[in-house]
Amino acid sequence: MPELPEVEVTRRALAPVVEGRIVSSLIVREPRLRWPIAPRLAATVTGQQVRSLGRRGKYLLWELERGTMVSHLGMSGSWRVHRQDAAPAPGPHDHVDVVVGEHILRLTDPRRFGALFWHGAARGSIERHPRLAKLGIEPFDPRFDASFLHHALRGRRAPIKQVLLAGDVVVGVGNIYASESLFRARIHPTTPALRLSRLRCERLVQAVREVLAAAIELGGSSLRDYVGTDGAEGEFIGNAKVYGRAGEPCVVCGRKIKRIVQGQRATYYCPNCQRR
DNA sequence: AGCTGGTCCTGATGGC
DNA sequence: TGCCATCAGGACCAGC
Repeated sequence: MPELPEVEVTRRALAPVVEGRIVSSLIVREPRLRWPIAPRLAATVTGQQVRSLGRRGKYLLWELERGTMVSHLGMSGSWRVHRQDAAPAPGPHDHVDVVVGEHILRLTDPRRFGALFWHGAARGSIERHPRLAKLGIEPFDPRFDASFLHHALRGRRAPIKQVLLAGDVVVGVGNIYASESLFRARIHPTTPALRLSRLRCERLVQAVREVLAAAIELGGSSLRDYVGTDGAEGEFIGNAKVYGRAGEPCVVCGRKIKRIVQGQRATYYCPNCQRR
């Protein structure tokens, strides 16, 4: 599920529920996520006020008084909101509850690739945390432009699709949106990254921004029962131009969309519209 | 059985 | 040659 748009949709939904409220408790039912949840996390965050809810790449940043609680949704995670007096019994994949104000925020993650950890303010900016330190630029940062991208791709011989996915150049572009962005930019996914001209970098920058922005507007991709009972289901997948459409006609030229595998992940593209 | 939205780690590769 | 960034592959899980 979660690429940048899904995390941003989550952030926007959770922010009004948690900002300014006190964490009254944190209940861990299953600490074995990607990394074990530290036993003392609950004691650390309990009693602290949530100053704001931020995002860096696909990481959700819970800015508390004495540091940052960081959550990541991995491949299959989601946060759901329940009123404290109306929360259903937790299911087998409901690993964590954060009780904040009148609500319970419940982290559900069947595949357990998600994460939840603490970064104390005394250790400096969250940006310097090892898990976040090597992240690329935010796609909506005005400094992300053709020159930046062209420069960043120097020395990268890997296919552009895989460089986008790696997240050390620009963050937030996961498997679905990498295919969609390259289609919009009319760039073939196997093109060695360093071979992209400045003009094509310009197109790619714009395409990444447009695709991510559209996905955020549509509530992300296939996020059923996403945030609380009134949470919207994502609509983006129905708007995908190439992702999951192998064999179907290209919406631009009518040629059949192709599916290939790059780094064990599926890539979709139009062999006519997208050139190396 | 084989596919699925992410990321980290290891060991190999190859340019300077 | 040696260093070091980059790259490829496997690993982690459960559900459809």
